This record gives sequence, C-alpha cells and structure tokens, in this order.
Amino acid sequence: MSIKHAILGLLHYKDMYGYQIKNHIEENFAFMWTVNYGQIYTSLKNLTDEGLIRLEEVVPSDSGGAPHKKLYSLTKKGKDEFKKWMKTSPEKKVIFRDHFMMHFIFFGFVEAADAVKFIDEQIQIYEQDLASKKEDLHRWKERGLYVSLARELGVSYRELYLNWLYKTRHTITASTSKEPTSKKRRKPLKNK
Amino acid sequence: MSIKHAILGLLHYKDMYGYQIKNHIEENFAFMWTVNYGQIYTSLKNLTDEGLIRLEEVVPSDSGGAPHKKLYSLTKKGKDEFKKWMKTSPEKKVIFRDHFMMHFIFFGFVEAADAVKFIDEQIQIYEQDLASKKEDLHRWKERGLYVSLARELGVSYRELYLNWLYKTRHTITASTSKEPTSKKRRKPLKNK
DNA sequence: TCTACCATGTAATCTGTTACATGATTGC
DNA sequence: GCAATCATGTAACAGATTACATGGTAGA
Repeated sequence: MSIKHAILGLLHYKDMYGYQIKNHIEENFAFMWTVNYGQIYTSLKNLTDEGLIRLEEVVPSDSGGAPHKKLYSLTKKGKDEFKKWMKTSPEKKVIFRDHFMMHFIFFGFVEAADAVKFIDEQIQIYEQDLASKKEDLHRWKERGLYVSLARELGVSYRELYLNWLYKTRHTITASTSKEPTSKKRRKPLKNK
Repeated sequence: MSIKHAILGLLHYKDMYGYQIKNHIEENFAFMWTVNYGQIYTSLKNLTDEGLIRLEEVVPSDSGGAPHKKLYSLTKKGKDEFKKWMKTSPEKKVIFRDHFMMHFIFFGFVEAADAVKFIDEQIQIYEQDLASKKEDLHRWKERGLYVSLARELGVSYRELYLNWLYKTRHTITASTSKEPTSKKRRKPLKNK
C-alpha cells in the first residue's frame, strides 16, 4: 500500500531502478520501514501497469554479469496520485514487531544467565548499528530538513533502546547478584 | 510465527480464551506487537491441532448474547515447545511500519501549513496515548520485573517521539515563520 | 576459493487484515 | 435509540517473505 507511495516519492528526486530503491529504503528508512525485493519489483510492475510510472531507459549495469538497470520515471498521473496522497492524513496505524522484545517479556521463565546472554547479543547489534548510523550523519544534513529530522528520531530511538538495554542488564545482574557486573558494565550514553 | 509463542507464554500464567488474549496483547504489548482477532482464533485452532494447547473448559459468557468463553490450557508438548523457543536466540528481525513517518519524509513536497497540521494530529494521538499509559503504570509493577521493564521502554519511546514532534513542529514553524507558534507551543516533557 | 556485490524477476508460500454473522446488555 | 462491550469464528483478500534462477567482477 504505502510502499507504492514511497516509490512515487523517491522518483521525485531522480529516476531510479528497483535495486537502488530497495537499498535506499533499507539504508535510510530502515528504522521506520522495511522492505524486500519481492515487494519492490512487484510494486514497480503494478505501478507501471497503472500508468503511475514509466520505464524511462535501460542502462548497462556497472559490473559484469548483472542485468541491465531499468530506470523508472514518474508520469503525470503518478505525480498527481502522490500529491493526492500527501494531502490526506497519514494512516494512524503503526506496525511494530520486535522479536527480541517478544522474547524479553518472557525472560522470567528462563535463568537470568540466559537472559543476560540474549541482552548482550542485542547490545552488540545496537552498538554496531548506532556506530555506523552516526558515521554518516553528516550525509543526512544535505538531504533536506525532513529527511534529517527523521534521521535524528531514528538515531535517538536507538540510543534510547541501547541505554535501556544497559540499564536492564544492570538491573538483572544486580537483582540476581551472581554474575559480576564489573567486567561488562558500560557507561550509559548521554541523552544529548 | 511468534504470535504462537506469545500465546504459549501467556498460558503459563493462567488458562485464557481468545478474546482475552487479544486484549491482553493489545493493552500490554501494543508498542512492540499488534494483533487482530483473525490471527488469534486461527492460531488457537492451529495450536490445538498441533497438540500444543488444549480446550480446557467452556464457561458461559459474562454478558448475555455473547458466545461461551473457551478456555485453553497448555499441554506438556506446548510447555516443551515454549521452553525450546526461549532457549534459542531471538530473531534479529524488527518490523517497523510507521505510516506517519513515511508521510513525514516527504513533507518537503507540501506546504508547511499542511505539515504542521499533520504533526498536530500526531501530537494529539501521542499525548492521549501517553496519558492513558501512564495512568496505569502502577498496574505493571505487579506483573514482574521483565514486563514492567518492557513497559518502561514503551513509555520512554512515546515520550521521545512526542518530544521529537514538539521540536519538529517548532523547527518548521520557526523556519517558515508564518504561523504563530505562541498559541500552540508546548513545554517539552522532562526526560526523567 | 569463497563471499559479497551487482541487478532483475517470479512462483509459491506464509501471514495479516477486513468484513461479515450472531445477539444480549450496559451506558450515553 | 445508538454505540460499545462481550465472544466466537471464517472466508476472502491483501500483503509480505522466501527461494530460486542467472552470471560476471572485486576483494578477503
């Protein structure tokens, strides 16, 4: 549903091909939207059939054996549809499925050591993720007000989550007071 | 997939019926998981067929015309399956689809007044939501460490989101300096 | 040598969602 | 009088995910 409008929106910046659109969404919107190739290519097909986008040109791929890139552009109808969508109130629905959290609420049923192990895994993921996201923060300044504001929310959320993981880990190790906290204790991030 | 394990987990506390499970998840896990009746009743059916749960008893409904409540309980197999699931690392995948944010990143294509209007709508939703969530915070203390820790993350996230909305609204009205900010300006929440 | 990256596409499958049907009671 | 709550269930549909096929180059 909404993925179609995301494509229409992105094509306002420049003509794009499927692979590029997928990567763009993955890299930039991952904290608020996730997609896979199946969705992208079928959406591209449907949008073309509906006359909202058009295959503009086919350019050879950069590297060897890959198929040609198929650059799509917006049609008048596509621009109008996007404008109409932008005028309507955003859907209120939020879909959020964090498998770690689903596990987490049942941690009371396993030993604290297992819980801590899973939390440490999660900490590692979020630390790496945050580091890479912060590295290219400057890139987002160039892409306009709204994109960089959205980016900030994404980074803030990860910081919040990570701090919560630290705090939670500490609470668990303290309350069970088995595993030494000293070795793994970390300073919480500042809430800039 | 994971919804099945959520049901198995909940049935560790007490026997439950479909309607109750749906409401429980809606009220308690809404910030990390959403479900609908279709899913619940089909999951209940599948879990029964797989021998992981069992229809324990059918009790008359509290009020009039509603069908009888069908209380389900865990079988040995169900308990084992849940234990096995709890021992495995949580899936890394996070699915996140915030329709408002999808709209937001394209706000550069509409007039600032429209953007502000949509932001105000979103602010209203989150203010109400937060207020109701905070009201029954005390209830969560009773439900054990992990459930209340999860709850805290949920509330913190909403606070973060809301503060970000305030800040964003301010940034937009300031940069366009058309609409007066005075009337609608709000104090940011303290980051307790 | 093996993996990752580039790039498209589709079929099969699995989930998720909506809409409907039933029907008494409570509160506005 | 109307909407909401209680409670179950399913059929139809929409959406998401996986797995596969193709194939060359660059870097670990």
